[in-house]
Amino acid sequence: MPKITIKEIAKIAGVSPTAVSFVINNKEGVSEETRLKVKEVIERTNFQPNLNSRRLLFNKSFNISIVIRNTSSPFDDLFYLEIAKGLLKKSKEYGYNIVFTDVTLENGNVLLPDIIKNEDTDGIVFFQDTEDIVLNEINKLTIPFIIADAHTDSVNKGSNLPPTTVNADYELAAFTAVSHLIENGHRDIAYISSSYVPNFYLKTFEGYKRALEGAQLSVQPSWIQSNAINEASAYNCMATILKSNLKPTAVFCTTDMFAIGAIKCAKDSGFKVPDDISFIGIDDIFLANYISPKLTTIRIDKLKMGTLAMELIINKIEGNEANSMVVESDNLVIRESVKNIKL
Amino acid sequence: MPKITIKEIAKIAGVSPTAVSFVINNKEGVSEETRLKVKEVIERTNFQPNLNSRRLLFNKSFNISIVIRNTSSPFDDLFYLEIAKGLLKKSKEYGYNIVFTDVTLENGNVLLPDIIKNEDTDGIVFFQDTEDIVLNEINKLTIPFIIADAHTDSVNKGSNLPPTTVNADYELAAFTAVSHLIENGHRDIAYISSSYVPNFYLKTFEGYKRALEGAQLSVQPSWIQSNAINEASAYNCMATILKSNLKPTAVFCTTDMFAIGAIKCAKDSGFKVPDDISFIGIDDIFLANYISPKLTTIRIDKLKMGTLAMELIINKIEGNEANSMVVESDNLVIRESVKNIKL
DNA sequence: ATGAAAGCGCTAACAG
DNA sequence: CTGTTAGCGCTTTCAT
Repeated sequence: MPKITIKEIAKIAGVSPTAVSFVINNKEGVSEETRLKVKEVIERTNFQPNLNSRRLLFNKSFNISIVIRNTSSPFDDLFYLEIAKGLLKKSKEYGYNIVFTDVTLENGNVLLPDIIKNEDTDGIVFFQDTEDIVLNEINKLTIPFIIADAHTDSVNKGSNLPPTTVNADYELAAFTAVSHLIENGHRDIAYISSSYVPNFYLKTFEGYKRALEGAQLSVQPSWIQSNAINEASAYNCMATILKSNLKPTAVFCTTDMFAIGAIKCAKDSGFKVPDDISFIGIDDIFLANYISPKLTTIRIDKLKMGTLAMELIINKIEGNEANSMVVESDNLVIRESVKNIKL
Repeated sequence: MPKITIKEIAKIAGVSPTAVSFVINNKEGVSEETRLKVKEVIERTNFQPNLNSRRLLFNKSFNISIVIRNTSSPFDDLFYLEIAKGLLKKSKEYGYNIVFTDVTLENGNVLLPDIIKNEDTDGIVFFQDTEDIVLNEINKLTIPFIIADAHTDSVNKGSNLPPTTVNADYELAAFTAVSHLIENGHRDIAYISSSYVPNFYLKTFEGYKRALEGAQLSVQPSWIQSNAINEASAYNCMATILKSNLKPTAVFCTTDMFAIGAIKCAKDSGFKVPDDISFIGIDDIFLANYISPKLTTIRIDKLKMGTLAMELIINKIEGNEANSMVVESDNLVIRESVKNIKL
C-alpha cells in the first residue's frame, strides 16, 4: 500500500508541496484560503507526514535511550522499574520513543550498544552510577545525557562540567531511617549496605553515623556489613551479624531488597521479626508491602525521579538549561517491621 | 560536530560512494583491493552509516512497538513485565528498537498512539486480548502484528486470517492446578477468576470443571467467583466465598495476583493458610516467592513467550511464515500454600 | 503569497 | 569492477 506523501496532498489541493509543509507546521506564508483547502485534504486523506524523512533532514532520531548497567536492568530491579515508568509516561508528551539498552564493560573496554554507536539517539538517561570511562566514551559522541540515581559526585571529575543528575539524598534517607529506630528505643543498630557503589555506601554510612552520634550510641564492628549487592548477599551479611556475641535489636538496610534478604535470614535463624529484631529499609519498592512483616522504609519517589529525568534530558536536547535535582528523601513509611522497644 | 558521511569516506579512500556502500553491506562488486582500502578507512575514522537515511530509503523505522491495554501495562503487571523482558532480550539480535505504547478506547473510538498512526513502527506486538475494533483499525494500516497472551480465539473472526499469537494453554494450566489440589485430598474447591476477559474465564473454568468431573466432585455456586480483575477485587471474591455456609478447603485462583488478594482476605478473616485453606495460582510471577506462605502455582514461561513473540513478529515483518505457538502450561511449582489433607 | 529546486545520507539502477 | 545519477519524503532557501 503506497503511503500518501506531501507531494500528492499538494497535487490534490492544487498547491505546492511547500504550502502543504507550511500548513503542517503551522507556519506563516500561506493565505487563509490555501491553508483551509490543504487542511481539508489532509483531514480527508488521513495524511501523516513521514517521520523518517524528518529524521534524515533534522539528523534527529526522536529516540531517547535508557542505559543501564547489565547488573541492574529496570526489568530486574523494582527500583529502576519505577523510574522507567516515570520516564515512559512523560515521553509521550514530547514525542520521543524510549529505548532500553545497556552498556557492558569487557576487560576494561566499554561496549556501547548500536543505538549509541550509531548516534541513533538524541539523548541518554543513565541509570545508577556510571563509570568515568563510560562517560568519557559518551562525551566523545556529543550526545547529551543525564544520570538518574547517580551516587557518585566524583563522576567525571576530569571534565570541567559535572553531569546533570536526578538524585535521592541518601545521607538524609539513612539519617531518617536510623533516627526512627532510635526513636523506637533501639540502641544497638546494625547496618547492611553495598560498597559496590562507593558513594552510596559513604552517603548512607554518613547518615547512619550522624544519627548514632546524635544519640551517643556505639556499635560493634561486626554490625557494619557492606558486602550486600542483592537479596542473597544481604542474607549472608545478616548471618554474619547474627554470629556476633552482642546482637543488635535493629538493622538498618540501605535498600529494601537488602532488608528482605536480611529478614529472611533472621527468620531462618529462628528470630521473630520485629519482636526480636527490627528492620528498616530505603526505597519503598512495591514488594515492601507484600512481605511479612510489611517493611517499614524510607520512600524515594521513583516515579518523580523518572519524570524529572525526562524533563532534564529534553532540556538538554533542546539546548536549554538543565540543573541537577534531588527528590524528597525523608519520607518515612511506617509499616510493621520496626518494634517500639521503649514500651 | 559534523558527522562523517559515506561520501567523505569515499573521497578519503579514493573510490566512489557506491563502492563504500557495497563494502558496508558486504556486497559483491568490488575488488578485494578496494574492499580492504575502504575497510581500513572506515575502521580508522570510526565511521557509522547514518540510520536515518536508511530509514527513509527503505521506509522502515526499525521500531517494533509493544501495545498494551492501559489497564495492564508491563510496568504495572509482573506477568507482562516478564514477557517484555523476553522481547527486549531478543530484539538486540535483530537490530530493532522496542517501543512501549498503549491503545485506549474512548467511548467506542480507538485512539492509536502516534507511533502507530504515523506507521513509525515495522511491527506490533499486542499484549493480552485485543478487541476486534482495535485490530480492525490496525488492519487498515497494513502493519504486521502478533498477539502475546491472547485469550480470545474469536479475535478477528470477521477476517479470513486469524491473527498469529503466542499463548499459554490456560485450560491445561487450570486442570493441572486443580488436579494438584485433588491429589492433596481436597474435595471442596472454590474458583476465583476474571470474566473481564471472557475467554480466559471460559478456558480456566473448563480446566477446573474437567478436573472436578474426573474426581466426581461437586461445588457450591457461591464458590465460583468471576469478578476478580486484580488483587483487591480478588480479595472481595474471597470474602464472598467465606460467607458461604459450606466453606471450601482449597481455592484455585486463575492468576497469582488473584491468589495473593484471596490469601490476604483469608488471613484477615482469621484463617490459617494453608492449614485452614489451601491456595493455588497460575503464572508464577516472581512475587509468588515473596509472600507468606510462598505460593504454589502453575508456571507459565513468560520469558519464552517474549522471545517467541519477537521471533514471530520478525518473521511477519520479513514476510516469512509465522505460526501461532503455545508455551508449556502444566509446570507445577510446589511451594507452601497447599496442604495435603489426606494425611 | 506561492512554487521551483536543492539537499539531508544512503542505496540501487545503470552506463561505462 | 567502477562511478555517475536518481530518488526515498520532507523542509527551506530563494526567486517570482
